[in-house]
Amino acid sequence: MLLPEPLGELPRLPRAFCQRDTVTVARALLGQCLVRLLPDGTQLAGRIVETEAYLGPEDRAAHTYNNHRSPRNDSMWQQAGTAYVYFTYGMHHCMNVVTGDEQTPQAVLIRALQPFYHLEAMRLRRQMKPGKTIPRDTDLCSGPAKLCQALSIDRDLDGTDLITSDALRLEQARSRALPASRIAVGPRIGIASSGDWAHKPLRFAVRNNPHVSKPWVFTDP
DNA sequence: ATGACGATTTACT
DNA sequence: GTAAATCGTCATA
Repeated sequence: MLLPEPLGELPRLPRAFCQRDTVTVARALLGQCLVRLLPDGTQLAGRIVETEAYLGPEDRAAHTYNNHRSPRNDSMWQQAGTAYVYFTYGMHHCMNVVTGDEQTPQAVLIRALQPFYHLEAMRLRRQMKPGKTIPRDTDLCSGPAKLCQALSIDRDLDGTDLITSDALRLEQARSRALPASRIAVGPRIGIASSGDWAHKPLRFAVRNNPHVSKPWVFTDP
């Protein structure tokens, strides 16, 4: 079960956790905690319930396809455990965990969280446009840009070391790793123009979790 | 200098 | 389901 974790008592994830191959990390991140410490001392946290693997130069859907490197995605070449935060569609931020060996630009996109700490603080940040409808709990962090808005994650945090920093960090869930039978697998979202890579089973989520970003398309029966 | 394009979200028909 | 919002980034000139 995905029970809320008490805040401030969890150990950090070790760097070796992120140094494994990207698909392994994408699966293992399910259930782990993402914690954000704001400059004013506010803490926000959620458990990761949905991820996608982006496999670097070979992966047509990845920002690092064909070794494309630019100021925007340079943090993808940092050591495993670094945050890659990018800006897109003129208004949204999305966050990744850099994985694998240094010099291999691969990462895991965090697509959804089950928020468990300071829901109301998150709701405020998700509601800033006047007249906007109040998000339900399951809409607070149910998408890669939604969770960044809820946790105030933007380009300033690009390149943050998620293993050692306080502002944005990964903490280890108390519960044991999810068995494969509890992980749903499917094709990635929003990359329809990426040829064969659009169909590969590189999206992972906690099975039946209501905080997931979009209805599930199973590759597993 | 200019133009096309998003690893999305939201509101509306 | 479809469409608008909205602008940093990058390729081309």
